[in-house]
Amino acid sequence: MSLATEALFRALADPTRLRCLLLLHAEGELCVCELTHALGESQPKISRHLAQLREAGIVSDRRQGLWVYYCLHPQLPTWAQEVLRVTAAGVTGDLPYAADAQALHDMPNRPGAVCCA
Amino acid sequence: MSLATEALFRALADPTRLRCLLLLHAEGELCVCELTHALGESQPKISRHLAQLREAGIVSDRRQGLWVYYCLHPQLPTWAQEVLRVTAAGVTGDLPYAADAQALHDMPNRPGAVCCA
DNA sequence: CGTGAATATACGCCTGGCCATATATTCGAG
DNA sequence: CTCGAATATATGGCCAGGCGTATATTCACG
Repeated sequence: MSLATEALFRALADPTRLRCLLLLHAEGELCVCELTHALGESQPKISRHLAQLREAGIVSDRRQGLWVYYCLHPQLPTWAQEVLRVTAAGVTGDLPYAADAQALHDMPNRPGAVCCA
Repeated sequence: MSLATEALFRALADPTRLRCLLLLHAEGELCVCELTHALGESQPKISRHLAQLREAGIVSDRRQGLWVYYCLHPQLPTWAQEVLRVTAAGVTGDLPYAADAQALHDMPNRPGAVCCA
């Protein structure tokens, strides 16, 4: 994976994408409906941002029946993983990070996510 | 320093600002003309981006005679410093990071930068 | 003061990127 | 084959933000 430095930061610059990535970093693998519910955003919005992340090589997707599961790209460069780790550890109150995770876990009828293959 | 997570990444999303920050991270303190020369960009362009970084609380400036020196803000949160450190260590070839540093050191008549007070 | 060097700001233009809405695709169930 | 659920894409509008150029500010020096 080469992943341009600038490309990662452009991806992280949008709050919706950043929240998705932090959730994926913490949870491993999530499908679109879970992310939609956790962030409380519209489905097309989430889908569009996930497509951007996919095209940038930051996440990878896996279709399973009706659901599409996303996870951080397995070959994501170490430095990029480090950026996410450090960010997750240091988020201030400006991002609803904790609330997103809470909403995710409170979601009824979650499709059974396992782990990113 | 509170520095919103999103604000930092928006700052890093522009290549000019990212290059400035990486140079400041490596060199400690630099004046506008040094950055202008190192990046090979126009003076107003550098100045405008530095102003944004200053307003975001990411860098701080110090006037000394005719020159204005910039450095990473002394109270920059730890996690933000970590992001810069990790990034500097992991830059791929897409950013002229090494070339910028080279151009800086090759610059004639550099004002004597010391260290960020 | 007046002049020139270093830096900052103002202005107008224009592209990129975000959004909401609507529509297309894909797939399992029956 | 049809239908509905989950997801993806297309379209058009809109605004943030980047750029170059021109101009303003600030300061050392004589």
